[in-house]
Amino acid sequence: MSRFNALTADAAWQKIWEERQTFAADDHSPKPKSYVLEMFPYPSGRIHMGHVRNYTMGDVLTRYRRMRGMNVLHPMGWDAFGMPAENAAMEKKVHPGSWTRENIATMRAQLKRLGLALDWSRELATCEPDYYGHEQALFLDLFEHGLVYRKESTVNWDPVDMTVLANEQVIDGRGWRSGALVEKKKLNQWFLKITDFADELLDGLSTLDKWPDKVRLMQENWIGKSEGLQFRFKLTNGGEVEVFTTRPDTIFGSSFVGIAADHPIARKIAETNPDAAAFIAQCKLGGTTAAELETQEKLGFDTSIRAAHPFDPAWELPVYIANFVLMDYGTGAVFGVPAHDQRDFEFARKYGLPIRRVVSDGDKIAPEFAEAEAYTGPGTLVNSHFLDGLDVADAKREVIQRAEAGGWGKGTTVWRLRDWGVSRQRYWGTPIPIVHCEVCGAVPVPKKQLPVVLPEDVSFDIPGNPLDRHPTWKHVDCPQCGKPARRETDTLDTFVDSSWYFIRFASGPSDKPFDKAVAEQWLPVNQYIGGVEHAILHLLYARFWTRALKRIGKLDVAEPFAGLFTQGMVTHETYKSADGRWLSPGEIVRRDDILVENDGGAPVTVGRIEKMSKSKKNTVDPEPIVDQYGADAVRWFVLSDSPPERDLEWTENGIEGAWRFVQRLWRLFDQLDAWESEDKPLDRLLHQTIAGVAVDIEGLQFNKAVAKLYSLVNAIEKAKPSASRASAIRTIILLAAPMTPHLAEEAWAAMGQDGLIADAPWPQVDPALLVEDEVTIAIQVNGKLRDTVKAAKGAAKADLEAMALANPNVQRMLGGAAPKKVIVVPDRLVNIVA
RNA sequence: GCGGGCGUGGCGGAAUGGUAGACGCAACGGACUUAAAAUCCGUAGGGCCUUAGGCUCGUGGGGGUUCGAGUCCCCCCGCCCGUACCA
Repeated sequence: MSRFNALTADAAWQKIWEERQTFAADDHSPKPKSYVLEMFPYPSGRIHMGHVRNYTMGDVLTRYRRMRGMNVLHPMGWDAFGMPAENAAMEKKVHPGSWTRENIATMRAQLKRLGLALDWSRELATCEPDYYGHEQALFLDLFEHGLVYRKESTVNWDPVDMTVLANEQVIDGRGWRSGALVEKKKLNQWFLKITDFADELLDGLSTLDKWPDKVRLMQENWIGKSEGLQFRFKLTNGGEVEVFTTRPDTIFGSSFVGIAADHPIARKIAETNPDAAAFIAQCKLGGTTAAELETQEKLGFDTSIRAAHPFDPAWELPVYIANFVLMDYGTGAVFGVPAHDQRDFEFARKYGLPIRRVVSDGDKIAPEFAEAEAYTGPGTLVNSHFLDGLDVADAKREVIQRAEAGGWGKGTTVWRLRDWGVSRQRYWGTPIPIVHCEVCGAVPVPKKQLPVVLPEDVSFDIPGNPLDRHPTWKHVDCPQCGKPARRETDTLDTFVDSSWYFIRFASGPSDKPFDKAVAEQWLPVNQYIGGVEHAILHLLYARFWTRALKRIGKLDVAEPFAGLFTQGMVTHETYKSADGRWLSPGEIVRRDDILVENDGGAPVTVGRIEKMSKSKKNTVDPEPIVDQYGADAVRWFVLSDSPPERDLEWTENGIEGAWRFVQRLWRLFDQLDAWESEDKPLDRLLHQTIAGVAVDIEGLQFNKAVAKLYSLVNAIEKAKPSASRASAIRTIILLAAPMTPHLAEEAWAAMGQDGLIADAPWPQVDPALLVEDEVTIAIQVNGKLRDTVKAAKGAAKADLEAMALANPNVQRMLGGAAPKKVIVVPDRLVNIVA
């Protein structure tokens, strides 16, 4: 009995694929094209199991589509800019560039050992000038078309390290290195006008029928279109404050006006009022994340200014500076209706403001309930003068109409979506190609001078942006007037890099970002695969960037990703020592059925199954696993054990089972004897499997395809020798080829077939063999199964009913009584209602 | 806080509103072997009834719709993802 030797087979076939350029995509092929893409990796150091899972899924689809006669583009590259490289520079005294490039070399070699059907000729890394230089050109295109602007915005500021912190670097309100309390600070930064596209980004979602509903819903909520009323309150200090509300119907329930801490009115007051200034200073403490802002205690400061109610000028509302009002949404000011908004409710409770109910839904809400929390549901207006008796929708219309007639407000649409701030005060990113001149202002770097290359001679011994303190790099002459000027030292958000890499894969000329016609023939990406954590930001930014290019005439593609699949994480058990240290799987051993440390034998506690992470030490490095079991077993395992959209738990047993299956599959080829007899049930199962596996792969339901292949192998092993059996063995290798490509090539060659199995066509299905002639009918009484019987497929309802009524179990349950009702579902079941 | 998702045997999971637990892992019994590994055959959701077989409970919890609910609706619990400077 022969054994499949993965170690030699993997290397041999990988070499042949590479030499023959088997997976190079052809820009000029007449075949139908397909673009399969997995989210490109950040080169963090080594490949992890999440990568293996992600790239194996795309690989199976790629190989399957090639077998279906398609010209498939399946490229790979590196999302190579970002913070970890700078952290490594600080900790290990290495240059971010050399750290990143070494990681890429390591990870490229690791990926190649998985036998992925990738077109490596299109490989790119975003940290190289031949990528980011073109990105700078595209940025300038957007700049010329008015889609880039500069404005103040808030960042996390570490007052000790004197540096900007990413949200991730703020731990419990403190800087991760200095431990200092983080403050909010305003900086002038570059923004892209994504809000100009809010409407089309929202409408476009309805065209994405091959995206998961959950992602479309998340994006819809993120864009957050809402209709409402924008209007002005007259203030007792002679000024005005403009507010926006989505609930103008509740205007008679308002009991205060809230303004953001950085609202101009608040700043003005702070100039003369030290208490107000102190309150605003207090609001500045803490980070900038929505989660932090919205969970903090609701605080307000009574400015002693009063606002006149628009429908009753004698009715005055206190104006508070409130820490839960956001300057970025609407107008930075709101009117508070405690009875019908939970945040306003809590605020009113705290500051003793009236809670006036103006929407009633009859008697459904008990009075004490209404006291406990805000009511946000539908209902009829009460306590609201001319609005009384109207429903919420009509009341909204009525108030907007009166506001517009009175000239003090108008109906508006506002979006939750904010413009995209792309400035980062960091070194390891794409330099923003702008020069600041005292005379000319912000001047774009002429395209002829691109790329603006990052200087190599930088130091990371102190926090902050090395570009900003570089002795020469930032000093340039103004491209417009020639006078000494200052280069922009901010770099671009790395999400910009990942917003167009899929275009560069499709077409990557050296003299421009892409060739329009070539890129358009590949795009959109037919199947995009990646983690659900990118459901909003990356996918929305890439959609925006693509639409922006379309608007300025660079690329005639509306949506970058026609199909999207979001995969789950790879998890593993966690282990802790008796004294509470995390232990890696390699540090423990099973002894007498309990887990102990292999160094010393101290007992180990098994913790929860969690996402593989360095901090919990529950990672498994794929490379030694590939060494031990071969690429095909690893591929088979990551495909087999869980539905791809759910989390996959890595287990030692699982990979061993996969390895055994690979060997089992291989052993089938020892039994390819020539026979002439026919085995109809096996023929049927084979063709059902061909059809079923195809459907499962197309739907990316790899675990189901795997189960079907197991069943077929089981049946082949049990079947007596026959021509059908030999044919099934020859065919199953084609079905398994996308998943276990090395074994498939080896078997293909051993069977004396010409060429590569990678180029072979998917087997044909005989439709006649898909139909069963006999079916099992479930016999139910009152919906409970009492028996099953065989019946001819397509049997008449009356016959099935008679058969069911004659069934002994049914007769017993009926006890001689006549059935009340009989439900017959042809070819499925008969349900007798007793 | 807000938005989205998930929850089925010991474990991973399968199931167009129609036979819950396919398939795999682990386990157990047996065969082969001097022995082990590998391989092969077989058993298996819980409880109950003496058996053939049957009854009953069972898809996070509670309610509902339906002849019939893992699947649809309402409420609740737990966990996960995102929350705009992690990628």
